[in-house]
Amino acid sequence: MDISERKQKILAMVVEQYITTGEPVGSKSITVLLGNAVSSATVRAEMAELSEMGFLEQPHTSAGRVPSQKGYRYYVDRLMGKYELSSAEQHTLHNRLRTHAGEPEKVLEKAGGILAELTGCAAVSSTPLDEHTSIKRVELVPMGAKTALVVFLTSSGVLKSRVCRCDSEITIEMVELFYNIAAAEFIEKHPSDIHTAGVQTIAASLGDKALAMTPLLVTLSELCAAAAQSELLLEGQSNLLNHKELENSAAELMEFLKQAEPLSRLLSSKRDDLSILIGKENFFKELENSSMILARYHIGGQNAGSLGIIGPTRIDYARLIPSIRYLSYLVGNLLSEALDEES
Amino acid sequence: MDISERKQKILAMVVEQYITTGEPVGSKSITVLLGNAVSSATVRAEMAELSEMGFLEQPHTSAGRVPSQKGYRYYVDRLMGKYELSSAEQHTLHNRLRTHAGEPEKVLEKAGGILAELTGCAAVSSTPLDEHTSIKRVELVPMGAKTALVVFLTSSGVLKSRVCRCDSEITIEMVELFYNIAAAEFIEKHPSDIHTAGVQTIAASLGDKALAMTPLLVTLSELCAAAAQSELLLEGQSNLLNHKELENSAAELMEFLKQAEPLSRLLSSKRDDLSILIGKENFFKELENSSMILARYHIGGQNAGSLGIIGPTRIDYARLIPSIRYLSYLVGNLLSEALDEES
DNA sequence: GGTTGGCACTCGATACATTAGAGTGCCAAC
DNA sequence: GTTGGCACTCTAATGTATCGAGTGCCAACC
Repeated sequence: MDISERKQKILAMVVEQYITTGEPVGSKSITVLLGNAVSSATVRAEMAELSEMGFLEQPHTSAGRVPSQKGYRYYVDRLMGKYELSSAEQHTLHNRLRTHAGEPEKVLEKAGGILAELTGCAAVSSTPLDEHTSIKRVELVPMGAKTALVVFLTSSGVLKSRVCRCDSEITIEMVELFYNIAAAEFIEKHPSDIHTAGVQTIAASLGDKALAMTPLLVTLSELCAAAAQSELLLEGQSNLLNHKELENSAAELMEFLKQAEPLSRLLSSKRDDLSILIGKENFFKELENSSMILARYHIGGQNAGSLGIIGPTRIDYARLIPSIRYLSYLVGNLLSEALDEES
Repeated sequence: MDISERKQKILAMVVEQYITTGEPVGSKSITVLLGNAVSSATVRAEMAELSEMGFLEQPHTSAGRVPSQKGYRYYVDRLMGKYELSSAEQHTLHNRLRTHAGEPEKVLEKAGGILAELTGCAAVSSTPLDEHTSIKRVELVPMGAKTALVVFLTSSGVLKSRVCRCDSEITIEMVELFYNIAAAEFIEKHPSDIHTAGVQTIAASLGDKALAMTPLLVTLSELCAAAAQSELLLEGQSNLLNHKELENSAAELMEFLKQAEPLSRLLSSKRDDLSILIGKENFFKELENSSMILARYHIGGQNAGSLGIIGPTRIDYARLIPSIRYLSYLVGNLLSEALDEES
C-alpha cells in the first residue's frame, strides 16, 4: 500500500486537523495548511482518491473528509510524529506517582487517575501477575473462636485476605497444621497451580482432622484462585461522556467496562509492549467505535500487567502515546523497587 | 401543614403517576384515577391550591403538574405506602449476597451491585468503621533485604498493607523491636488515636535505633491514618445515564461521586438508620437534582457504615426503600457473622 | 499529464411559520 | 362546593425556505 508523498501529507493533515477540531476537514483548509502551494481542486482530487483507497470517509456527500479506521491505522503506523516527553513533564509524572509508592494497587490507581486526567479518556490498568509469581506467605489470624482471617501474599506484592468461618472451634493444633500444610503445599507455588482437586486430596490425607480443616483449606484455595487472575482497575470513566462521538454509546461502553472479564482477556492477550487498537481492531463490538492504547509494565524484567486508555477513535495518538508509555515505565519501576528487585 | 384528605390523595396520585411515567400529570388523568367521582375542574382547583402551597410545580403554564421537592418530602413522610419485601425476595437477596461472605469489601461491593441493578441508580457503600474499632494485629513480612510489607488488621475485619522500603537492611532485632512497639503502642487502640506526633515521640525514644526504625513506624502510622477513615465503594454509576432528568448533570454528578471526600462526609454525617435526602436537602449543589436513600448497617449492634443509592429525585421511593433497608440488614448480618460477634 | 478556476449540485443546519393538542385558569350556573 | 364551558397558553411536531460549506466534474491551461 504505497501512497504518494503528497497524499501522505494530506492524510496526516486531515487526521491531525480532525483530531483537534472534531469537524470534517474540507479541501480548503488543507490547501491553506499546504501554504496555498496547490489549489483546492487539486487537493479535492487527491482526497477523492484517498477516499477511494479507503483512508478517508465522508459523513455525507457534501461534507468534508474524516479519517477512516484504516486512515487512522496508516497515520499511527507511518505518519505520526514521534514525540518524547520533556524531562520536566517526566519529572512531574514521577513526583505525582511517587507519593503512592508502597501499595501496588494504589500506584496503579493513581497512574490510572493521572492517565485519565491527562488524556481525557477512561484509564484501565491490570494488577501485576506473571508466570513467575509465587505464593510468598500465608497467615492465619484468629479473630473469634470459630473464625479466622486467612491472609495471602504473593511475590509480586499482592495481598489478599478472607474471613473463614469454621464449624468448630479453631484449636492451636489446627493452626499449626494449617501452617505446615501451607508451607508444604502452597508456598513458592504459582497460585494457578493450586486446584480444587489438589486441595481435596490434601484434605483427604488428614484423616480425622479433615472435616475441621476443610473450611480453612477451601478458603485458602479460593484466595489462590482469586490471586491467579489479575484484577482490573478503572479510572475516569466519566471522561467518556465528554466525547460527543461517544454520546450514544457511552452508557453501553461503561456497562461493558464494568464487567471486567472480557476486558481483562483483552489486556492480557496483547503481546507487544505497546498496543494500539483502533475501532473494529478491538475484539468486542462494544468497542468498535473506540480506540485503546495499552502499554505493558514490567517488574524485574518480567511482563507483569498493562496500563492504558480507552477513548473514541478520535484521540491525539501522537501526544498520548508517549505519556502512556512513560507512565507504564514508571509504574514498573515503582513496583519493582518495592519488591527489591531493581538490582 | 395540614392538607385535606382529598388533597393528600391527589398529591399521592400525582407523585406516583409522575414516578411511573415521567410525564407531568394533568387533571384529567387524576380524575380517572379517582374513578370519575369528581370532575376535572374540581381536581384542577385542588391542584392549583397544592401548587400554591408549594407541593406541586408546573414546568410551564400549560403543562401538567410535577411534584416539587416539598411534595416528594410530604409524600415520603406521610403518604407513601409501607411495603415489605416478600420472603421470596428476601431469600433471593440473601442467597445472592451470601456467596461473597468472608470478604467485607466484596460483600459491600456485591451489595452495591445488587442495589444498583435493583434500583437503576448508582449505589454507594462505606466500609465498616466505628468508634469501637481497634487495631487487632500488626505484621511485618520481609520481602527483600531492605523492604518489608507492613500488614494491619482491624477488629472490624479491614485489612490493609503497605510496602515499606528502608534505607538499611532489616535485621531480626528490628523486626522484634517493631513487634514490641506495635504491641505496646498500637494494638487495641483506635486507628485515629495514632498521631504523627505520637509516632515521632516513639521514634525519639529508640535512641540509636530511631533512624532505622522510622520508615517502618511511619508506614504503620500511615496505615492507621488510612484505616481511620472508611472507604467508599461505588457501583452502577452508568445507571445514572439512563435517567433523562439527569442527562445534563450526569457527567458532573459522576465527577462529584468520584472525589470520595465530600460524599464520605455525607455518609457518615447522617444519624438515622434510614435517611432520605431529596434534592436540595443534600448538602452539595452537585446533588441538588438528586435524591439519596441511605441505610446504616450494624456490626455487633454498633453503627458501622452505610449503604444506599443516588439517583434522580424522581425515583420509586416506596418500592426501593424496603430493598435498601433489607440489604443493609443483610450486610450487617454477614459482616457480624464473619467477626463472630453475632451472639 | 498534472493543475486550475468555474460551476452546478448535494445536503445538513438554521430559522421561521403553522398547526395540533394537552392542559390550565376562570366563571357563571347548578 | 361542584361543574361544564370556554378562552388562553405553551410545547412539540411538522413543513418550508434559505444559507453555505463542500463536493464532483469539466474544460482550459501550462
